[in-house]
Amino acid sequence: MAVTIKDVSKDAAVSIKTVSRVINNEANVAVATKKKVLASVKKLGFKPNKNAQSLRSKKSYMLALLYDNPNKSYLADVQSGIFNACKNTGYNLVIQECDYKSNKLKTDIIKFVEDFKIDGLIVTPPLSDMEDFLKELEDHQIDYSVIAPSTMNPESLYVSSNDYEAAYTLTSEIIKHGHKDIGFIKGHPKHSASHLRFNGYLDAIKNHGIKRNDRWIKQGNFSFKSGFDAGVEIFHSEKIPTAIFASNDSMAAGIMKSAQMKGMQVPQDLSLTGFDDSPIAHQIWPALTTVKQPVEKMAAHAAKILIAKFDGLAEKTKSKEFKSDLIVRESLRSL
Amino acid sequence: MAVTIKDVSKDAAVSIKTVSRVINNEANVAVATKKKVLASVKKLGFKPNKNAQSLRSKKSYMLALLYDNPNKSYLADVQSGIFNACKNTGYNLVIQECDYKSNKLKTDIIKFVEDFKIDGLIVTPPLSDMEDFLKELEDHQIDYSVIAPSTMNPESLYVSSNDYEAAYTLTSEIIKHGHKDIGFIKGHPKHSASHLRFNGYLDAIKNHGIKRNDRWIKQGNFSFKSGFDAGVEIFHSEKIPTAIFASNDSMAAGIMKSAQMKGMQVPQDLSLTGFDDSPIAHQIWPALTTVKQPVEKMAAHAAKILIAKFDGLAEKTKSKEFKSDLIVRESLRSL
DNA sequence: CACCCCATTGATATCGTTGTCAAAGAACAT
DNA sequence: ATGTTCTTTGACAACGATATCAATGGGGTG
Repeated sequence: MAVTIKDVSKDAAVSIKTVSRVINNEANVAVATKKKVLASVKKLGFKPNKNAQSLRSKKSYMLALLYDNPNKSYLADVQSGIFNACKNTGYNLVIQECDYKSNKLKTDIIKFVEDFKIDGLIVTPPLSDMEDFLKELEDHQIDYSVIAPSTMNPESLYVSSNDYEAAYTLTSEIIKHGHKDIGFIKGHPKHSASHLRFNGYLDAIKNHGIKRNDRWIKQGNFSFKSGFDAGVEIFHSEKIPTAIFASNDSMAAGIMKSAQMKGMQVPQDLSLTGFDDSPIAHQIWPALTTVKQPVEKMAAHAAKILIAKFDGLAEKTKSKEFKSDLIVRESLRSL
Repeated sequence: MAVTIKDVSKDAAVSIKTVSRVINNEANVAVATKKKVLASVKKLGFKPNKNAQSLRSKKSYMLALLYDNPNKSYLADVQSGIFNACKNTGYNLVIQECDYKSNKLKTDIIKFVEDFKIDGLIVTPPLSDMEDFLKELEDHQIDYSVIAPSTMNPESLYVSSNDYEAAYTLTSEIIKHGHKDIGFIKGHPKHSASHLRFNGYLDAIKNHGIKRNDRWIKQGNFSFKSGFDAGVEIFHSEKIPTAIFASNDSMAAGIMKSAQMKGMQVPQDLSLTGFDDSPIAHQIWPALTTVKQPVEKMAAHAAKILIAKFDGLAEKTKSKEFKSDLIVRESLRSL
């Protein structure tokens, strides 16, 4: 039989309520009492029964990760980060796949949160880009923190990345390599990252005096196939860019395939860059020059600020922006 | 305020115990009563409070997925399968990353199960290949089901794949394409899948009268780099095989890179096959001929048989072997 | 008709915590 | 010395289910 709060109270010669106060870090417990109780807790190896706690306090100690993203490696990294942040906090994670297109999304999620008494949500793109969805959560007083490229609401809990800046930097890097004819494959239009990356690209070429050529700018959706199709289109035209910036690695791989099928060599005949540093980026040849976001750290932070809100912890755990790194590999060459 | 069992009992004009009987499908409830109660349950939208149930019944309604596998897409598929199986069963999943090399593994996991009162474990390779680990679980009366290539213990709950057969088939396919000089890259030695795939290969070439050439057989560990290194070694030798069977897709991609760096074209100069049909298999060019296991279905089944054991459900939900499919793509050509 | 048995049902205790509220005592002001 | 306030503590109810065990009543048997 497991040790209960009663055993501790007996051992420490105090009431169970006092033990409860100690383990919940409540105020107004004499230092000596607290010490005594903690000693007993340790001695007996007491662990509060989560179900009893939840039942009584109406808290579940459960966070839920909301996602609708086919990128498995992204999902795995996010999870991993959250798990690390939850470790030793008493919080646990459940994962909930969503369909951002569903018109039942809002009601489904609210039902989910209520049914499972989820304490808080961690919301990832593209759900984190849907303002009305977030609004709905707030209306229902559901706590959440978002992982998103941009910060729409500085009041809310968020972890953001610097997609615009990173795209600007990467584009500048391409230009530094002597390229002037630079194509761009846009990401999924529902992801704010897509627009930020595109804007970073646009501003970079503009500031370097390069004119935008819309025949080399194609709409993709982050999938391998959309990259492949975009590549086919571009390589079909008369004049071909010397470099292409794909908004993620999968699309870059797709373009690489379409280029190679046309008999072009990367990077000799075409320079290529991706974004995200997903596993494929270094598993194809030539390996992709790309941008790496600290996804795992970001996710961990998203969990931390949420937990901090619940437990009223450290003031310093605040929303924040993370910086991405440029990863230079073989797919970009100097002209 | 949420609907409780009390509300239902009032509405149906029965005792709470009777409601409890109905929602737990206990025997000895009159049909009319059952109907009445179910009507009230539906009408009020009653959902049993999991914490109360767990507290009283000492069950957590939690399964845990144990894994130690860097393959993110495998993990994602396994998870997805389990989630589907859990849907509407009242069970939930928590995920626990492990370190199969740790000597604290056993005690850590047992502590984890006891702390969180996990009802059952789903164990994936390579943990599912560690007999002493499984033995320990049994000694502690911890329920589990394993996802494993081979079945070591037909008594336990398991979901297996036909790795030997699939490797045999794939090798035969390579031979049918006219290849006689066929290299092989072994997988991680701690995974039983590695040995099964290797044996399938060995038996296939043997039965087709092909002699084993150990200079073309290299040890890998399922990583991209190990494939790359093996490729470098093989291509360094004087005589080069016309085809290489890599024990998974990542290693095949590594070999492809090493081949391309040597100026060889796949499949013109070298045929190549992988295993697993992970995303990379179709995102590189040429796309890999490989073997696809129904990972998601397997994982779902593993969860189902575990849940069936707890809830004493359908007799037909039994341990079983799943078949893999050969996926023919561009990386294998006829000589 | 008396008896027993078995299927069905309910009253109440219980799981292990936290919430409520009141009591006891210390500290301070008057 | 007395009243007031604040800190510290504990007794007991409550959360929402399941477990125990006894009560009820219909059906079969001798």
